[in-house]
Amino acid sequence: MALFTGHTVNKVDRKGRVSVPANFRNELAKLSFPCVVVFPSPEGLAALDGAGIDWLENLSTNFGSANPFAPKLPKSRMALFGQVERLGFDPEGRVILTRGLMEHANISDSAAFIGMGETFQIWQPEAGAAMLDDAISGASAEFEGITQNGTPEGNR
Amino acid sequence: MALFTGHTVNKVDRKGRVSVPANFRNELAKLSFPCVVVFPSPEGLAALDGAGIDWLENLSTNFGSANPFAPKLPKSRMALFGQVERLGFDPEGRVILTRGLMEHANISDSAAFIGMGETFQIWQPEAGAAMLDDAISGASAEFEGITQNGTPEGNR
DNA sequence: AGATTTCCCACGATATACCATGTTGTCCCA
DNA sequence: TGGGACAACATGGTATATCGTGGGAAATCT
Repeated sequence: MALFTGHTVNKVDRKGRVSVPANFRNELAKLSFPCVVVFPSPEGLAALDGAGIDWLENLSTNFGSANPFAPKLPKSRMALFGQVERLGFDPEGRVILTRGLMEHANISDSAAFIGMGETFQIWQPEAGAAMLDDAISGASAEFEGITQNGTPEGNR
Repeated sequence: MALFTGHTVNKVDRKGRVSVPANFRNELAKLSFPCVVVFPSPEGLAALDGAGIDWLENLSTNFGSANPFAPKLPKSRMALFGQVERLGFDPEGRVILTRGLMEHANISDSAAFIGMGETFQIWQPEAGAAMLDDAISGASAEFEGITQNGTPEGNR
């Protein structure tokens, strides 16, 4: 499974080209086809969600399209798949963000890639940094009452 | 499962390279991929938390499916994975701490590795020693009425 | 043809690999 | 049981490959 971690800011040139961070690219290279799946954040954020092709295929099967008369979440299906862009790499490991994607995230001359585990997000750098800060301060509240293993205990 | 124990201080050179203590490295070598997972302490301490790749993968699956319409704990997800760095070893068993990580823990020319069981922490040496002292004196209180012991110390 | 996209090359910055060395701990053997 | 040979570890410097970036040429579409 691909795991995206870390936080990187790369430039977007006049042609809309962005270098996908090397560690992300290495993860994507493991998959069945080398490309990036990008789409506007379904959470309504001014950000883009990204993942590998396997993630999209997996998601597609989970939508359960087997029975056409009992489609699951038809609107969600359209909303998601209708906006998904599959971007191929150029020989240098860059992708070209479409105009629509860039506008959605207010990206002009640089973009921040933020790892989210199985997926990642692409932000206008300042907005992304602000969101990350907010996430860090808000994470502990979200965690309350959950505590799975893996989180080191250090007391007071 | 990897078990990290003991307390070691190693130097950080001008490039940010640090030797991971040999006993930690041996633990990490058992895992599915040889690397160190490092991120700022989620508890707000001026320290870094470290673990092996298996720990991260396990955590990722615990976050549940990455359904973009019903994300579980989106903030925690971002706070964690956005700050996690996966550091690879050089042939001598060192890793390179990123500038951000070093700043978070006030590390400049040396770093203390402290075993925490399934994970470990990386501290600026004096701060780490102080924290360890505090932990030792506070641990007995923490243990009261809970369990019997069973952790021998052996290192160096 | 004009416009757009893809590929190819160039270059600085940086990370990674390659050596070289002092030091420490471990093991073996007399 | 002391000492010595040897292996493992920590650490520093240098060379090489990779990454991010920009510009321009070739291929493609309409």
